Amino acid sequence: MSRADATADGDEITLLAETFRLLGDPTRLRILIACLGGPMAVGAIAEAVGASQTLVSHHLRLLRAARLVRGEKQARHVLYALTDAHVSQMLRDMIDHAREDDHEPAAPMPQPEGMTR
Amino acid sequence: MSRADATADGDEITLLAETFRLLGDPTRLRILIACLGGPMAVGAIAEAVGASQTLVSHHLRLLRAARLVRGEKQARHVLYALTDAHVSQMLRDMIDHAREDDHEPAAPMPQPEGMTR
DNA sequence: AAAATGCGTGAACACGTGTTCATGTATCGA
DNA sequence: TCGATACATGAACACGTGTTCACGCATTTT
Repeated sequence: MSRADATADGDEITLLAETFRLLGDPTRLRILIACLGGPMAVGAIAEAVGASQTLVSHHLRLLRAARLVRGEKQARHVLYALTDAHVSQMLRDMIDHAREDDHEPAAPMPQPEGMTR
Repeated sequence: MSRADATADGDEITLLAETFRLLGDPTRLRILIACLGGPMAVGAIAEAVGASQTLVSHHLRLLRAARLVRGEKQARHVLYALTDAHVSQMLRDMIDHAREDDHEPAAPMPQPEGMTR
């Protein structure tokens, strides 16, 4: 029925873009990648990504709102983890993708003309 | 050796974030999704996504620089298409992901306490 | 040649947004 | 109780960035 017809409507695109936008910040990306190793406390994340704890807290709020991470209070700490396997899976995929992309496919196609700028 | 250890270094993260950032703009996302159906001319894309041709051209330049799309000059038109199957595959995945995410998992886990804000 | 079409480029502006500073609120230890 | 730790929050600022406007360059058509 409504199977992926490749044409997402307005609301879907907005939602998608918002998710991508959050992933588009280096600090947030580092935070998420740090969480790939398992639940972490805010302070630990801050130290791991080399950012102030305040900053990490701010970003975590956004990531929480987008359901990319989930925080669980444990004793004095709040442990954050990726919401589901979907997120972590996609992160790993993109990391791999970026890595092979880094190998420069040896420009298999010389831009038409005057396109390379 | 350098197997995906989940911890991407600085440069990789910067590259990744940059890619995500480009995907994080609704207009660019629409452009890419429009290209999912096959190569399209700039004017056609502009009409499809409801944006000025100038704007689309600007975005296409960025998407080209990130190797997300590729332009091929054909007669008077320049046909743009997604660079490789990797990109299109990931786009489709994310669209699907966003769709099921939209179904609201019925809050399977009541936030610890005072986290929901 | 002249006009029209298709596309790219540069400058300029308005706005969003990432970051920091300062402060507030629980929770744990002495 | 007092202090310290761990985290969240609000205000304010600086900067990047998406968009538009105006223009330039090829190519095609008449």
